[in-house]
Amino acid sequence: MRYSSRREAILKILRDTKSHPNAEWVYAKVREQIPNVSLGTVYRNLKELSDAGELNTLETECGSLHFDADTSPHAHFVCNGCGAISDVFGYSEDTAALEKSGYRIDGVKTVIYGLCPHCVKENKAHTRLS
Amino acid sequence: MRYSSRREAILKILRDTKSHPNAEWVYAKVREQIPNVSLGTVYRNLKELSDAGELNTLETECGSLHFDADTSPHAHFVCNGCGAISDVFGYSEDTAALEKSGYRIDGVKTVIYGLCPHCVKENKAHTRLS
DNA sequence: ATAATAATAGTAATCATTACTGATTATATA
DNA sequence: TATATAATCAGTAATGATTACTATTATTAT
Repeated sequence: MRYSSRREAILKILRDTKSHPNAEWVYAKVREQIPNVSLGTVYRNLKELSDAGELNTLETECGSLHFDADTSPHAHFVCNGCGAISDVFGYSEDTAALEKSGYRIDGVKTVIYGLCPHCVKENKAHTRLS
Repeated sequence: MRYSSRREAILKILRDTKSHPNAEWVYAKVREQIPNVSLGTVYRNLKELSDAGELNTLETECGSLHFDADTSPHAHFVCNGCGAISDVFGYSEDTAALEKSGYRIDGVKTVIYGLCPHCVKENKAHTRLS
């Protein structure tokens, strides 16, 4: 992967925010610096950076994919009132601490990704299916 | 919400499977019983049943929304090899047990939904944002 | 039975995302 | 430093999942 001013700008924008934005938001931000950048370029680079492990993707009930440059293990809280997404470190399935801090919890969704025993045996590649 | 043969068929199909299917799969299944059912009807009823708490939705990296009639608290495992989605009960962020069972774990994503302290104070409704 | 209205089939529209294409740009090497 | 080559790009078209619309049909309270 060689240098690209667009990719560098996109990665910097994501490293400079904790708001877990989607592609459209990133696109608007990049356009402040590079007005003629195309939306497709933003999508392509977000995907490449995710594949390279520089970004994590965040699938929520909000319709669009969100991105996070903090790849350390942590969970996320999505506010159904204002839409904000925030980080949750520590044992995130224990929601008691959040509730004590004034949050109201409606539900927790955990998805684990990997290979099942059968596919491990067959030495299957980790192809991301659609 | 009044009786509807389509809604009943959809709910039964989802209660009879543990495969966590998406709308397209449910549509194919319903058509075996009700050949002229429309895809829009399937989508509408899946949403209504989810809103009513009869179904849980499952947002994965797979592109389409998946549905689960088991609304008891549990996590999900998505196999990147064969695409299968399976249930994980117990403390799901502890992946050691899964690895001992022959699974290979690539990552865990946890999303908590609710209201942030600010929106709790403002007594905001739990509007699902897009 | 009938009125009110929720639900439906069929289709069009929307939204997020991806694919394509000819031009541009980074970079290895002569 | 000029040049080759292949990655990247802007712009646009296409895709795929989902939702909206509308005239018709079906449920259910009275």
